[in-house]
Amino acid sequence: TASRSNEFDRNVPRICGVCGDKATGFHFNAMTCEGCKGFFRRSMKRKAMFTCPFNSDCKITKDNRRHCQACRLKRCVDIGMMKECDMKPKLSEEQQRVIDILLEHFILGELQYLQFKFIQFPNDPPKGILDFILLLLCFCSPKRLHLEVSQKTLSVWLAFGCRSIGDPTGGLELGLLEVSLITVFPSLPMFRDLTAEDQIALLKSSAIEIIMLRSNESFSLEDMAWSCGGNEFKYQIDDVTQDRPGLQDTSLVESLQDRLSEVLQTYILCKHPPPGNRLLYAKMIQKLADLRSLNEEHSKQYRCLSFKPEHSMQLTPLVLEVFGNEIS
Amino acid sequence: TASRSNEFDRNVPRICGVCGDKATGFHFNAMTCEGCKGFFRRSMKRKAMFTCPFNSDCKITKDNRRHCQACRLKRCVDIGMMKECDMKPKLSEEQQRVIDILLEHFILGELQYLQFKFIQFPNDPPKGILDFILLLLCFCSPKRLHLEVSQKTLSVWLAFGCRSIGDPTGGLELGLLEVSLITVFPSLPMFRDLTAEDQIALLKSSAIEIIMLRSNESFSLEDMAWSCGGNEFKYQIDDVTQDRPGLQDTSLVESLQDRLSEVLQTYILCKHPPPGNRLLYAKMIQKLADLRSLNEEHSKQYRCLSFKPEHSMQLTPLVLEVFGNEIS
DNA sequence: ATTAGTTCATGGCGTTCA
DNA sequence: TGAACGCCATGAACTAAT
Ligand SMILES: [Zn+2]
Ligand SMILES: [Zn+2]
Ligand SMILES: [Zn+2]
Ligand SMILES: [Zn+2]
Repeated sequence: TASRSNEFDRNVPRICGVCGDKATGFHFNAMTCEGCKGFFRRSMKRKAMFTCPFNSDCKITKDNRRHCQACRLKRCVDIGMMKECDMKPKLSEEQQRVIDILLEHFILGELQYLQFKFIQFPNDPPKGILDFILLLLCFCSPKRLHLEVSQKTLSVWLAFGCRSIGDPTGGLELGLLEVSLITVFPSLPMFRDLTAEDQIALLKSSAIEIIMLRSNESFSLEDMAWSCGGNEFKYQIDDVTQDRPGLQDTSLVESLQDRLSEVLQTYILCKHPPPGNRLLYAKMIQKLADLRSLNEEHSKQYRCLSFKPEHSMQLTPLVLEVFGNEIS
Repeated sequence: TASRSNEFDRNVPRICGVCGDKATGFHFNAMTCEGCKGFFRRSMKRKAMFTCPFNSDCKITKDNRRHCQACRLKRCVDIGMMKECDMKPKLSEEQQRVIDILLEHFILGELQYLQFKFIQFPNDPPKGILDFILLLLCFCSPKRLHLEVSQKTLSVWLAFGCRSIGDPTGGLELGLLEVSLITVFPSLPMFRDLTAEDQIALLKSSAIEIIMLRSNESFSLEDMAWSCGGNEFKYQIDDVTQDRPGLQDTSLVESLQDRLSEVLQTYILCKHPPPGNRLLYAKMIQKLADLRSLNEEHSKQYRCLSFKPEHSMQLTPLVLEVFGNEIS
């Protein structure tokens, strides 16, 4: 298929990164020749410590590579050769079970409404699985995080988010979204550890985040704008961290989030070739934080809207249900 | 499903036929381990010629397989490993359609009465398909072939064949057989190319061969005798080749037989692992020839019977219809 | 699901050189 | 002569094609 993993990284010419000799492929994470491959393997095996007989700055070539082991090994390490590093990540039994369940939901099309549309992660094998795990992380945070996010980005997102809430079509889709949520979430093993009350509290207080994600459907990262354009709103960022309303066992929810985080992390390590897989996780967490700070803003924005009768009338039952506490 | 193809052959234990290590499946036509698979592939790719450092009779095991490449490769060839030999046979579109139609009839049970019972071909995946294609070949020959067949075999077959014709129970089954014939044959694409007259002529002149096949139902090849025992008849073999009565477009029937022959040949190559698949076809053709020479003898035999009133009374309508020309 | 082909860590062994 | 070197066979674990 087209999605050769890590195409870019692996298309380097077949020249040894250490000595310039003809390389025979990737060895210990770098394109090297047979000689440097064997040299690195033996050096690692016997934990060799070499000393340069010159100035520790020898330029290693095919012809002189045997003359200075110290600089040759240094060069090996410099170009990223490593033995048993990042150690064959493997999903634990529970983690694999979570992934399996997600894949099942994915095949059944039940994640269709639970995906980020404006965040495109590269190399996400079954399209949308990573997105959904991130969404899960989003849901499973007992606290609302805060991180810097540009005024402009924030305001544009909010503008579109509000528009979407009042939109009858958007309202219809929320129904399907809710069904998906209620189908998928309780099927996850770690979710069952929560009390029924906390499960509901999480679902209720998270729905607003999904609404926001959905509202970003046609968002274009390039120009930081939506295709439908939009009147912009301005909002202040406040950095108050606030517990989710109604949540009782906060620490349990926290451990739940940890476990999901580990699933995501390990899944990325398993399915996405290094380097850049660690970076991918960091990027995703960054997005998550952005979204969360957005969450608070959105609540405020909504509260404003609810004061105006002509807007309230357009709200769907789900929106009213989710925002019931805040509206009253 | 239950009908695992090639059940017999493929149910061999998952032990490498070369070295005895755990096998991972069929590789290059033999059950082998990953090691022997790779070894064979590499040896073929570079057309390697090895020399045994011992006596060319090393017993290859999981532990010593690396020590003698010559004997390891010899063992590979001995158990039937081969690369690119007989070149990925593939059924043509029409051929595949014929097979599909046959399988359909097979599933509907319509081939039940159109199978050889006394010829057991090994590794016939959906039991009886090969038999039936052979039967088709038998039908589609415009000429009667002749080949040596042992006097004893011939006489025993004939003896039972005659007994069956006079048997009322046999008569009942002939009715079903006829129905099957009329159902299955016209469904084959190449059969439709014939004129209606020739189709009927073929069916009529071939029914006698089916009767003979059916008459051999309980024949045992081992002791060349039928389980019900029997009085033996003696007949001369004459080597006259004779056109089928009433047939007009002989060359078209011939080409039809050719196409069926190709279906059978290709099907065997596709579904039966070498070695022995080429042999299998030859064996089947041999059987076909035997049966055909038998056909003539049977006609004579029948003519004899028809002269005796006490036998004629037991004949079924189908038999009378088929033999109408010969009786009158 | 099966299997042919690919990749690369591993280890054996002949060669090199101090 | 023995440690290091580097070529090469090997086979486990992939990917891809069917
Ligand atoms: Zn090199
Ligand atoms: Zn140096
Ligand atoms: Zn083996
Ligand atoms: Zn040997």
